[in-house]
Amino acid sequence: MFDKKPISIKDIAKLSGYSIATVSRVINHKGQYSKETEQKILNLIETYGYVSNNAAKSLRASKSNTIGLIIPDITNEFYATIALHVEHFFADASYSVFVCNAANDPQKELMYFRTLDSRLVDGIICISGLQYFPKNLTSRNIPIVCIDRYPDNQDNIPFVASDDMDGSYQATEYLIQKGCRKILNIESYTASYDKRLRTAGYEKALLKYGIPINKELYLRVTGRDPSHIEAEILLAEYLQRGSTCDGIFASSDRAALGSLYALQRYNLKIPEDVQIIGFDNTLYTILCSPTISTISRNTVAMAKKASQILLDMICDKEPEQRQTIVPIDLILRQSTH
Amino acid sequence: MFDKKPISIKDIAKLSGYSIATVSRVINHKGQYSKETEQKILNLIETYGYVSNNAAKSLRASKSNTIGLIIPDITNEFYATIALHVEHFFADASYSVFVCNAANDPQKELMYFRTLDSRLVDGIICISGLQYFPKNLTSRNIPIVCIDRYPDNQDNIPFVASDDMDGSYQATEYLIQKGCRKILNIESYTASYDKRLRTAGYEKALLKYGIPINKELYLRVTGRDPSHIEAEILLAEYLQRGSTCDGIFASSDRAALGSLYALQRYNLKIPEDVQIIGFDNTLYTILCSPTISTISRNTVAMAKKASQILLDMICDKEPEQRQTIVPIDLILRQSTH
DNA sequence: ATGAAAGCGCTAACAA
DNA sequence: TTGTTAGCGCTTTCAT
Repeated sequence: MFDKKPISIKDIAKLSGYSIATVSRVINHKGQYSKETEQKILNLIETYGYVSNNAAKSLRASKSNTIGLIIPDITNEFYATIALHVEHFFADASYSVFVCNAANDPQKELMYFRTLDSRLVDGIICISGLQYFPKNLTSRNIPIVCIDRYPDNQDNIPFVASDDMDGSYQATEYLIQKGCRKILNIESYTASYDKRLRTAGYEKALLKYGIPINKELYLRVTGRDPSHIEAEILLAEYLQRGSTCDGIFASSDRAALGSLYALQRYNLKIPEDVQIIGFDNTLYTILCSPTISTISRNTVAMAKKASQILLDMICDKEPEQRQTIVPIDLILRQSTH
Repeated sequence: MFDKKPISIKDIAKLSGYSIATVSRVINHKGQYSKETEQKILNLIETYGYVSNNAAKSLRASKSNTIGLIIPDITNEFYATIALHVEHFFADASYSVFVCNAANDPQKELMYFRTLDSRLVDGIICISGLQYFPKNLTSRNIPIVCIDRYPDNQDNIPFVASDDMDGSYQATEYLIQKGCRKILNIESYTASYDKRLRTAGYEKALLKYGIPINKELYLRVTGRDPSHIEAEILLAEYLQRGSTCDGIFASSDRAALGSLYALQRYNLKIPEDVQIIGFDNTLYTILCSPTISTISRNTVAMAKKASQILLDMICDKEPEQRQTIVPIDLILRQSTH
């Protein structure tokens, strides 16, 4: 039913009366043929709807014009945005992208590396959940670029990340400048990855402005429940026991959102009583009311940069730098002055 | 730098002393060899990290074990969920998936069909933005399955969709049963696709319960602005001129969210004064406060069903049915009684 | 139980 | 300007 065999270069050659080689030249714009020949062949290609067979091409060239993208979860807005822009970038360069959802499962991720390897991908971009990259991750020496996370046992794989430390620093500094002195730090310690740098930036800002670090202001979201729920509960408990604050830095937008609800429950005005800044610039910071100030990680820039580095490596250009830290942006909305 | 040539079946043959044919048999578990031979060869494969070359395999078999997925926008939660489950399904069946973002651009989408064609994909799943499929969409007769949208000039391509008509019917019926008599219908008429069925279900429910259809209760979101903003403005204007309502059916969650904000601005209590039901069961219906009742389209079921149909077609089994309508679920949350 | 060889569609080196 | 041919890695048919 579906076995209509596609027309091949040989067929076009036969139909045109020219040889396979000439047809190939025309297809690939290699010159060495007359205008007339070109026209004839192109017409045939058009009318018969000839499409070249990439498997044969790949086999011949040992190059598939294909790359692999390994991400933890495509339904997460951050990763989806990465995927979108990696795909766009490579589509423009005539590459197709295999998208692989590792689902935070190291076994699955290793399996995907093998699959991509056997599919002769020319390169791999990964947001890896692997703590270590095994010695023979791929049988060929496939170029790899890491985004956001980095295995402990590698130091020559290019790495692109956002400046999270600076992000949390800027967020905290902004709160201080707007008068906050008792700033909650809502940390995210999810199973897959911790965000130590974000707490570090928070502390750096306090230090800079001479505000003592107070461990009672640290609330920790563990990832056991959806983080907006956990954050809401944690903050509600905090407020319940009579503790106060005038600013909140949350290292995820969902935690920021949860704290917003807790504040509203206790009739605290935002930003009059408490100002909030989140992290990631996800959709819900603009969908809620009031809208939430946040740190944008410049996902697009990260995706493009990683793609460019990978493409350079594929073309055998040494990447300029091993580490690329993409600057962040502080996005001001209604939850801050 | 990256040109380490991978070890081939020929190398394994040479190393083992056996012929290429025997090695191939072992690799593919075809039998016809002794336990001893098998062990020797498997050991070599293990130690040298041999991975088979899929381009050669594809060329030989005229089959790539690859499928293409064409979607409008991977950052949209609905499409991302489809992508996730299509990918999972096919990974289990040893297929890899090319994900293509058509970005609601018909030209781009056509280009992707060509690309997938030349990559010898064994099948394509698409949420197409094309009004018509051109005659020679693919040069081979590649199996195609459509999800959610369907071209006007086709009737033999299997199609999987959710029962949107029933969804809006159930939503409206529920509101009526909970006492609503003046139910707003917030329609979505975005550029890419209209949602006529959703209005049809709304009207069907009114009819069933003998409530006259009142065109003044129709608010139309055009897609010019983000739909939650547009909905908020539309409803605010509506309330401003003194009009009232006791229920809202919005054919998108974002529109539901926008109307929620408008109601809150006018100090209307939800669900006491006005009840709301949205459509799509997106993340923000549980992130907002109060949480919003909505229609779940069973995205996972749609993705799996479409994948199964495609796999059947690839394996030359006729799909049982041309049209699959996946039932929806009414999800009750705080915005309704 | 094992091997030799053809051929999938394509490109490029060499020939004319 | 055009053609002939080898060979990319693999599976499979036909011998042995």
